[in-house]
Amino acid sequence: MPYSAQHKKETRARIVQSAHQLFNRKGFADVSIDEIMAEAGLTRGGFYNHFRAKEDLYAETMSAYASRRQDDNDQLPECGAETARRMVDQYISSNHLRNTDVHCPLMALPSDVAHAGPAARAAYQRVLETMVQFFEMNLEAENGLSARQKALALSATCVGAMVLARTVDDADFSDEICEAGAVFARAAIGPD
Amino acid sequence: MPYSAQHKKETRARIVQSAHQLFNRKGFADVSIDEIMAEAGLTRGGFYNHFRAKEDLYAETMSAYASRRQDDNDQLPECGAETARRMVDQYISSNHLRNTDVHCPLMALPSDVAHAGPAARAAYQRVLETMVQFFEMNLEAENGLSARQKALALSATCVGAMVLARTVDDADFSDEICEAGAVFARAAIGPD
DNA sequence: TGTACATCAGTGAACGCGCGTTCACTGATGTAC
DNA sequence: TGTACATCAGTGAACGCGCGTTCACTGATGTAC
Repeated sequence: MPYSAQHKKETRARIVQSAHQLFNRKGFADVSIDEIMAEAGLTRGGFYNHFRAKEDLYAETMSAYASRRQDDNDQLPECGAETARRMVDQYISSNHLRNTDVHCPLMALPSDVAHAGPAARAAYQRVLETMVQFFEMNLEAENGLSARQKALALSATCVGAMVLARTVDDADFSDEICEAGAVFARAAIGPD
Repeated sequence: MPYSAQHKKETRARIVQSAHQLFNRKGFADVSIDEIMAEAGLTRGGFYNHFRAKEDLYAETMSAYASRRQDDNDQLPECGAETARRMVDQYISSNHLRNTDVHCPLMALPSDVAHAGPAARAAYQRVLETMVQFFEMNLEAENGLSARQKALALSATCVGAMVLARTVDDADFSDEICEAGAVFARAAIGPD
């Protein structure tokens, strides 16, 4: 039994990580399997020892991200409004905006996912649900909006602000969008 | 001088419209020039009588949308909060969600645009600026948020809600996102 | 401990398809007379 | 009004490239003895 199962698992993880970064940077269609494998220190052919097709890898990157997010979430205690505000500040930030490699797929890949297969779509939904749950458990109902509704809308604001900021060329305009989105979302979360 | 200039202009417009619909439906990479031309009732080769390259057409569809939007906007009087709320209701709606052909490019194509050339990006920004201006002139500063900041954040909420609703498979979840986004945005606009 | 062997992760050449683009052409249309 | 002509929008075959996928192979590694 040559090469441990561990070895294969690690290689696979390296491919997934490389793919995640490249898809974020250039989108699904503009990344070749050659590139992904090269970034992982491997060559073309080996890809099919790990995945059945490019599309499968795509779903896998999304799904890996979803699981990581879910785990982070499970470890966090419910802390209320301050925690929700911290999330907003992290999500809508120049730091998140400029660090393409760790972009949340909700903002990085929406139009790709919209045209991808069911597995990728399901994983995307899982990421979103995790985000919504996070907000929901740290918020309270108010003004005819349930905690869940606020959580959904705040998720939309976070993702929308980042999608717009990323797509726009002008850096000042990007920053203005982030700033406005963050101030607005913090205000909507309200006091503790 | 065979064929009037008018004839050529109309054909060109038909290609742009066909492209707009197809890009919305399937994204930039998944639409072929054959498809676009067929949808416009033409054949492959003629494409290059009108555009230098596929990417140019992409920028053109975005730019055409931007101009249309700008014109609509210029004709509207400033009417205050009620007008802003009407905009929200139109933008974040199942109607807009399900009618792919008329999707606003801000929500339909963000990840494509992010990887496209400068012309497409500039046009995308123009569409966004038009939307922001529309909100801004119908809103007032409040709670430490300038009218412009509110306008930017509301645009983010609108686009974010639609991006998420569109990407998610589950129709109930989609509707829930739209509903929450709309209620939230209307509340943020405040009373007249 | 050392050696022969079996496994299978990884290699890289080759295949084949799809699609953007080119190009020689055709034929519909407006103009000149 | 009718006819010959010139233009150029539109046609469709062909080209060529890139990339996803396949496949015969190689060689690193763990196991058996």
